[in-house]
Formats: sequence, C-alpha cells, structure tokens
Amino acid sequence: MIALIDCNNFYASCERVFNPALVNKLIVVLSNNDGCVIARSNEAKALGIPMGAAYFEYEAFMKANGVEIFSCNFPLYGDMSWRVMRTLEQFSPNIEIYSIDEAFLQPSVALCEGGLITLENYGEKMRSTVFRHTGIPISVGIAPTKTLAKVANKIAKKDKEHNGVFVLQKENEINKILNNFDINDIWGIGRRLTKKLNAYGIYTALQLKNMSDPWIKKNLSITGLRTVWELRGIPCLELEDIPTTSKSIMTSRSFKHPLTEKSDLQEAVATFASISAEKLREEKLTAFAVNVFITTGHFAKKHYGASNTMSLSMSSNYSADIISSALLALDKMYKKSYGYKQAGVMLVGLQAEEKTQFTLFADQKKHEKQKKLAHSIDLVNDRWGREAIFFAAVGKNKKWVTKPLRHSPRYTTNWKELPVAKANYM
DNA sequence: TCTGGGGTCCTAGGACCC
DNA sequence: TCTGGGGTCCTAGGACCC
Repeated sequence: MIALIDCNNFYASCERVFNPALVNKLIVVLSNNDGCVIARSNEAKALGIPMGAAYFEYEAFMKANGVEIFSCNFPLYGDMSWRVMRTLEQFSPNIEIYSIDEAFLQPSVALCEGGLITLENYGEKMRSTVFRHTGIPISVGIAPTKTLAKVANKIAKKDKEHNGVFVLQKENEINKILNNFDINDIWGIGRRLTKKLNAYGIYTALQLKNMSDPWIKKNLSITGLRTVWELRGIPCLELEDIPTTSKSIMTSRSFKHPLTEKSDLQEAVATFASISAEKLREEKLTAFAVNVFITTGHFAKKHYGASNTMSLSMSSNYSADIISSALLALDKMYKKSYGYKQAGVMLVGLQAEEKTQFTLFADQKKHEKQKKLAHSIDLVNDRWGREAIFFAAVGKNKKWVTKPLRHSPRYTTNWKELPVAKANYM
C-alpha cells in the first residue's frame, strides 16, 4: 500500500497560518509579477475564480467580492513545506517528497500490517500531527499503487464525510470509484489525452482500465500503459525515496513590460545564468552546456522566439563560465526591434562535481582558485542575501524586475519581517 | 497596459556507422 | 548499373506533472 499526502490549497493555507484573520476568507495567491492566479482557497474556488486566471481580468471581480490577494512568497512556502515533510518523516522512513506540497509514503509496516492500527487511523494520525505541528491541513489517500493513491486523495479532499482520509483497497470498491472518476482527473492523463480518449468514447477511469493493452500502448504509449496497469492495482511506479540528482536546472522569468534594449536582456540573462550556477553548486553538480531562450510571447503582434545551446569547453559550475557562455548564446539570437517578454537559462549535461574531467590544457590551479572563490561568494550571499556579491555582468539596473504588490512577511525565514518580534522591540 | 516557473519522460526522425 | 538491413546516438517536439 502507498499513501499520498497532499497539503490543502497549500499557498493559501500558508498565508492563513500566520494570519488567523484569514480563516474562512477568500484568498488568492498571484504568480511572479502578479500576472495570474496560482493558488486559491476553497472559498475562492467556490466563487468561480479559475486556476491561472489573469489578474487584470479578474481584479475588479475579486475586489468586489472581498478576496484577499497575495503576491507569491516562496521563501515562506518553501520553509513551511520543509516543516510538513519533517513531520511526515516521523511516520515512515520510506518517503518520497514529490513536490512542494505533496509526498508519497509507504505506511509503516510494523504498525499497519501488524494490525496494530488501521490504515484509516494511521492517516488520521498523520493529519492531526501535521496540523498540530505546522497549522497546515492535509488530505491523505491510501491505495495499492501511486496512481490509485492519487485517486483516493482526490476523494478524501472532495467528499467531506471522509474527514480528509480515504483508503481504497477492495477491487469492487475501486471499480465503483473509478466508474465515477473522470479520465481527466487521472494522474498522467492531461488535456490532450482526455480529448483523444473522449473521441473514442472513453470518459471514465473504469472504461480506460478495461481497454486492451495493445490498444493502450498504441494510442497512449508506454507511459499510458503504466498508468492503466496502476489503475488495475499493479504497481509500475516505484516509491523514489532516494532523491535523484537533477538532469537540468532552469531559471527563467517573464517581464512585466517587454524588453527592447539589448543591454537589459543581457543583464537579465546574466542574472539567470548566475542563479542557475548557484543552484548547480548547491547540488554539487557541474554542467556541460548552457541553453538560453528568449521569446516575445504568444501575445505579441510581432512574434519571435529562439533558443541556443553553447557547450562549455570543460564542464563547470563557475558563475563566470556559465555567464559568458549564456551571453554568447544570446548574441547569436538577439534581434533588434522586438519586445521580449520572457527569457531563461537552462543548464544541461549535469554531472557530479567530483567527477569533473580536466581537458588536456585545463589549468588545475586556476580551477581550484575559482572553486574557492565561488564557495566564498556563496557563503557571503547566504549570510547577507542573494547578490550581496555578484558578477558585473549581472548588473544593477534591473529594469526588468518589478516589485510585487502585496507580499506577506517571510514569517519563518526572516526575523526582521516577524510582526511579533518587531512589536517587542519597539 | 497586464497572461508563472520549474521539471520529467517518451517518440519520431535524421545522421551516421558497418 | 543495381541500391540491404540493422544498429546507435542525438535532437526536437509533444505530452505530462506540480
């Protein structure tokens, strides 16, 4: 059996933990640049604000309905996530942190299979403990496979009578649930495949479960076949409780106002390259190549987009190497008289730092010096904030950075923003 | 005026090899 | 002149996830 734990309306719940006046209020959290809605409380969902709604289209409607609006506060959400996951780890050593607000976990064999506690009670215990430790409400779905645990979780969240925990185990019960389960809600079946399957008259998870293997393989590829087997209770997706190393690292942003000056774009790309290099060092990896993309976005009248990959002469995680390659890649693509809405830097060909192969003419002494320098820079920036020290190419103008409108304080990661602490010292 | 940011996996097709 | 068959590697694009 496998459990899926999912935090309810995670970002909205995080905002509520530190501001109890928000309980039962309508809350939405906006994306970077306050562009669109990325999280909603149940009340805001009920009002009919869709996920991804453009803020400018819904602003008046939300204000008229008293919706509390927040710019996203990822330092807070990341830290709250960390607390939730640490609490869950107390319940089982076999846990896979799947996303910022989700984890798969193998229920403790000693407790559950020994019959000391039912799976329902086990789930309830997780729920009450996480809430007590963090203030975050969660839902728990337990079933024989990951895909069915996802189904169970959805039921736990939707049907209030289950009190946030739902166990799906018996074949006839599984079929009953799947018969009323929309294929679009199955983990792994997205918009496109739903449309395709609908065209064949397949609408429910049970219908899909009963299709033949060759048909599934032909129409949905091997990935789809795995999903279907999982619906049949045959595990095809392992619990990945040993974290795998990243295969790519990306930093990208949309700009509130389109950038036309090359120098602004260069600053942005250098900044993204620098942040990516930092992430690379944090994970103790190096990259073989740097990919840069720029685009005017679909909404532009005059559309242009390009991407370019530069190989590094030697795999590296040194900011200057990454930045200079990124700028070179940008040079090859940049075209005048376009307004660029988005850019990004992706590092690929990642490899463990200690496996670095020196090329024939590589200067190992210089390499060691750079490594020490990078380490010192990281330490300073860790202590004094990102970009306390930075490479000149990253720049200071930052015309492309926009201040978020309504940020909540970083309650858990920054003393200065803690309202209680402030009150005490005043 | 204003539309997120990060990832993964799979497949088809081209280039190249013997 | 005729023009096989099997394999690998790489990349772009499509699909999905949160």
